[in-house]
Amino acid sequence: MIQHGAEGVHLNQIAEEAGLTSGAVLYHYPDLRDLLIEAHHAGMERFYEQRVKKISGMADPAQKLITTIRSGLPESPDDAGVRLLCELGGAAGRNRVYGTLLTTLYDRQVAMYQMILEVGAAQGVFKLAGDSEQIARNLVALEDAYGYRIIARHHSIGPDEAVGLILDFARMATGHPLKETPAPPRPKATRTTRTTRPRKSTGTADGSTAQPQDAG
Amino acid sequence: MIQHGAEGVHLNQIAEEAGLTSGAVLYHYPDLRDLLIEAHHAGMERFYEQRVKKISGMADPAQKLITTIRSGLPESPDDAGVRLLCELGGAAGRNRVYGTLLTTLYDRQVAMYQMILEVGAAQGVFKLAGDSEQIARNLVALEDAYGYRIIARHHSIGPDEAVGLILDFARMATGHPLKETPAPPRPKATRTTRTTRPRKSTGTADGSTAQPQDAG
DNA sequence: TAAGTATTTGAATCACGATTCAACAAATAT
DNA sequence: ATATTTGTTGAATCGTGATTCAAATACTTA
Repeated sequence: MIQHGAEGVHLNQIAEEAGLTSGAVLYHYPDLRDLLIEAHHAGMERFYEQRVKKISGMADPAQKLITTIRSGLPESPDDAGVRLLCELGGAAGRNRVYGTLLTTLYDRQVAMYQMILEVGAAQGVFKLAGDSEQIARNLVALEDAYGYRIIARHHSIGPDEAVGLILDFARMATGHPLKETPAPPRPKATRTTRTTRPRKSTGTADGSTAQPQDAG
Repeated sequence: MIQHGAEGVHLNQIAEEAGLTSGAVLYHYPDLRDLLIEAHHAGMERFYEQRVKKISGMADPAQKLITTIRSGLPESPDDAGVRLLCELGGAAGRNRVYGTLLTTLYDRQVAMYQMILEVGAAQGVFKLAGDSEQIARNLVALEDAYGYRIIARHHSIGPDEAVGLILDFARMATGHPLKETPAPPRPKATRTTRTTRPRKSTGTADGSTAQPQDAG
């Protein structure tokens, strides 16, 4: 799906990816759509669980907030998880199931932020400039949107810039300075959790990505 | 594209939509992708121009801001223009041209907001709580994200709720009360520009929409 | 080990959509 | 009015990918 879009998935490719033949895939999923929905469901679950886990040990609400913001953004334009979510976004308008899936994820993320905000406010760390739900919704919205920008390879908005922009809002909303990089010791401006990252971005002449048969 | 996704477009449907046969379409666009790119380009241009035009006559920056926020959101989950933009969002990760197109639109919208903010600040109407570019970027980001939520038919976020949420942020950022519905008189909650709308939503067993072969 | 069940394969079939193209029609130039 | 170009059609062709299924293989249980 990442390679060819929600409507461009080909059974044979799925089979190959799974190390099987098309027949075997069909044996388990006579209707391909069920497979895709399950896959999406699982992917979203994983995405959400990862975020929760990342802040599970933390005590400081500010640190939690910062970490959560970062964990909602793609690590690079090639981040598979977020790529998939973006794909889903477009399809959600056409497909009710995808729409519901995405809506549910959104709501859960809002709840997650809301919890952080409320706890922070209760502890006196945050001075919320409005309803916690309103702030939480806007935080998730910002994450989403900058995810799209990063995936689309905006020249001046990468993961770090996006974090910065969202933090600008978060500061207004919580009245907390929210200093970045609180705990993990990092000598220079080196990024932490990041995979290989291609240095030259294998683009083709017509501007499409490496994968053949794109724009269609 | 709205019906079948960026990768699901079929030549014959395009032809039919245009009142032609496939051959005639191919005569003008031997490569379908060129047609799609041009179409997207034109659509985005139209979208942007409409927004600019809507505020062209206005004097009050606050009113401009409110109007612009509303004009960036879909009027309903069926809003064709925004549906298309959402579609593009997913494809942008795969296709550089779409990515660039979308990035350009984003930047132009940011500039548009920035202008409104700066003028408002210069006139003493707004007290900006930060860099105008930062605020503008977040405003566009929020628009984008709520556009997706509306398209995905979030049960509690419609156009009005989205405007409300974005305005909450805008108030923090401008220090202006930004009272809603300043000029246009609207009697009830009736939406304006809407096409036929199917009454029963011919959904299939799996929950996908009328169009066959959805989930890809 | 044997019988039974679950899974996988590979080849055959089927359906659909893109592509090609000769003939036709419309518009424009001479 | 005729010639030329521009645009359109409809049918024929071609290729791809989904679907089917009998046979082969792997796994389970008694």
